[in-house]
Amino acid sequence: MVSRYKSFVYVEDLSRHIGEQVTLRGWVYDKTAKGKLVFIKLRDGSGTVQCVLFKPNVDEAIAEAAAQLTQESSVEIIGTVRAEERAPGGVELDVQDVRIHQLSANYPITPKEHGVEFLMEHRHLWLRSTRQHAIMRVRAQVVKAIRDFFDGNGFKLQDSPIFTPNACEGTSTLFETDYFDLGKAYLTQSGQLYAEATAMALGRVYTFGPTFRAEKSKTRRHLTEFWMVEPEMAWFDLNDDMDLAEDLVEYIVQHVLATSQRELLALGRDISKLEKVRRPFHRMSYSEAVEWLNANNVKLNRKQADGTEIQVDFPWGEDFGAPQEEALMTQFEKPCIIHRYPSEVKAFYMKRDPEDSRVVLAMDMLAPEGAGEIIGGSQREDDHDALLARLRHEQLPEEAFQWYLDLRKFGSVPHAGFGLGLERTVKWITGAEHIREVIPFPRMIYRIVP
RNA sequence: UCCGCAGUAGCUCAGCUGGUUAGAGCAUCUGACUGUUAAUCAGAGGGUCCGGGGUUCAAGUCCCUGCUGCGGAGCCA
Repeated sequence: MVSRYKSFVYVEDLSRHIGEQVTLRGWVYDKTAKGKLVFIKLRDGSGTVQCVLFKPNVDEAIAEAAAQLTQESSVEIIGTVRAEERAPGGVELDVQDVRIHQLSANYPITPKEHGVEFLMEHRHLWLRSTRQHAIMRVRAQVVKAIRDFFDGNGFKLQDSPIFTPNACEGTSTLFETDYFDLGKAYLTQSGQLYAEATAMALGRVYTFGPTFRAEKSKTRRHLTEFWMVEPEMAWFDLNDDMDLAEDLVEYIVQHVLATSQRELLALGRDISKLEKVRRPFHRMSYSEAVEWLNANNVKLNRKQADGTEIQVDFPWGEDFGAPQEEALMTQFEKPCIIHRYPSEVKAFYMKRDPEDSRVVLAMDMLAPEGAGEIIGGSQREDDHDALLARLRHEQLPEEAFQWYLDLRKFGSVPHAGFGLGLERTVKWITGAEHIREVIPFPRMIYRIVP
């Protein structure tokens, strides 16, 4: 028996059905009546099409049903597909029948403007709006690009656990939960440590899933639950790592350009800016970046003991904040990788630069147009004793890291990897103002509903 | 956590130096119209002015306090 759904026709395929009678299933996005005409904008998840009903052409009962329709009522509309130059999608439907499935009453989100708080409280409905719909479709394409890129380049997907017994980078930012008789478990901040283990088994791996940070960050680039893809590669050094990061980001952007023109147009995105995202990207060392900041008079706000703020030259050794990153990126139209950060501001597992012991072989990729950091990565410390010394220096619980130290005892090799933040990447590509718009149900410091 | 801003109709907002019965647009409902795209035109209904306390002859408006939300910083992807 052939499943019923195989005969469904969707709005995005209508141009292949011109002249045919089809049944569309969807929701009323908007309705206007003008005399004997009723215009119904129907959305079905794949797109939106205007359905035109001319009252003298149908039975009175059908005209009445059409007149009854309200915003977001669910309905089946039967009609003939017609090419129509005036329509945004190039086609319209001449309505022959209207079958109401459910009439919706007082749908809260109107085509007019709304405030952020109101929209966030109705996030489950807001997702139906044109702009949110376009963003979610781009998000799906970004995920597909990531998977295609790695799957097509010899990587194996090896997902890491969500429950972990220890922190990856300090304990202040972990969500804690009870774990039976074993004490506390924590929601993972990163799958990286596990990816290092699977990379030693499979060579090139990537882990892709949600990660959690209990940071009380309240900005337009932070979520407490966000998705991260983390490749990890045996035998890669920092340069290999940076090359791979460039290849990935170029691939993602070019894939979205190839598949999502309609969505980018709906979002009002300046496509010419994305077209410039081609290898090679810019690269500079942390030290060069500090020199640039000071040469261009970008100061650092520093609080004094008495509480007042003064502006000082940017000191070598300090980590960059959003203002510094933004200033650095004003000179570039494509992403820039900053590498070799001071070891003090970076995580314990990063390998020291053999040529300069003050810095580690780390790299961050900053996206242009004020989008900020989308990638953080490094070559990992592969020497057992050096790693143990770093663990002790950071006062991390040695026992919890025994298995991780094992990786440096049994066939240790140079290896490297990075993490790409999915939401930050989608925010940059879509041009969304706030990260809460690029994940269906954002989890933020002051919001967990819906 | 710190700094700043806001809360008035279903939504977005206006409301002056405290002074009559708190306003507009949209949305909703009724009517007109064969091409609307945020339609237009005519009419109707719609209020715990965030909660609590205070000052005053009089508070949406001033003061104190609480709650909620927004923007930014730090930290980070």
